[in-house]
Amino acid sequence: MDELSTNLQNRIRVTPPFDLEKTIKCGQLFRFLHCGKKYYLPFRESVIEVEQEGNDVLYSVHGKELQENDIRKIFGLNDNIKEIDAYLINRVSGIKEILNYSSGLRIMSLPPYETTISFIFSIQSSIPLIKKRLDTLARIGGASIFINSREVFLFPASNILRGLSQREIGSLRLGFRERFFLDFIREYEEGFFEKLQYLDYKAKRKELMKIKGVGEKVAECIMLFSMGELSAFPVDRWVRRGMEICFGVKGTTKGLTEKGREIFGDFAGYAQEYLYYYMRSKNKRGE
DNA sequence: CGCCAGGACAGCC
DNA sequence: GGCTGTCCTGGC
Repeated sequence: MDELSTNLQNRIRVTPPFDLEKTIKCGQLFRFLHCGKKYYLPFRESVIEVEQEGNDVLYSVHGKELQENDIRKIFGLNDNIKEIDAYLINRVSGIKEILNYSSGLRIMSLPPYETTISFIFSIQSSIPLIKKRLDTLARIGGASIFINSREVFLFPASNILRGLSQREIGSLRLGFRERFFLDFIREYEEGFFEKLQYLDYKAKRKELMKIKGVGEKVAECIMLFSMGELSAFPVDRWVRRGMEICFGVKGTTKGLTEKGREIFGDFAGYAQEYLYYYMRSKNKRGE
């Protein structure tokens, strides 16, 4: 995939800790290309080509222009991570090991419409399968950007999704998730999420859970990864296990979400991602 | 073949 | 409110 390479034009000096690879690969977004040190992220009407060099983020934007602050927002570079980590260490005993292990991970800020569909697709599914469904959808949608003769597909806008045929939707092989997807693209468009952004956590959560296929976990994911709610606390099987093993806390998904928010406070979302990354990495190493 | 993968939901108590 | 069975699909 070397033919994809271009020279990166822009540079952002980042306050450490920051780890681009952890940030991209920790399950917040699914559609990215990775070759060598570089990552290619479809983002709205652009493709961001990015790599990390020490404390610098190097990037170029293909397609629609993005400003430096857009890039900062997307990768969570505006978060005061030292303050967040200090807050968590000071508040929760026993989190330091987890935090050190996951250091550099940032919460991204992604488009909510796409994020909602991504996590509806994620229900009872492995990451490769989620990615495959989303890539198929992007290809069907058709909008793309060529980078050195390679075609990178953008995520389709709501008006495009509404025009899809039943045969095209069937090719996604969504199974029981198909009715959730059909309902969502029929009932919602991007503007819905703009109306939500000024609501508080509780009100946002309530509105999101009215979407069919959006339960406790998916609603928290949408708020955390695309609506700036750093106190959101998605509970999946990894976090469930982590809460029990590391903090001795058990309960239902709803109960664990509430407990996580109590224990970790304003930055429960960061604690959740640190714990998630920690648990998954330990599992991969066979511990 | 069986089992499960980064859940949601209805039906039941 | 909590608990249980069920849901498509792909991969091992």
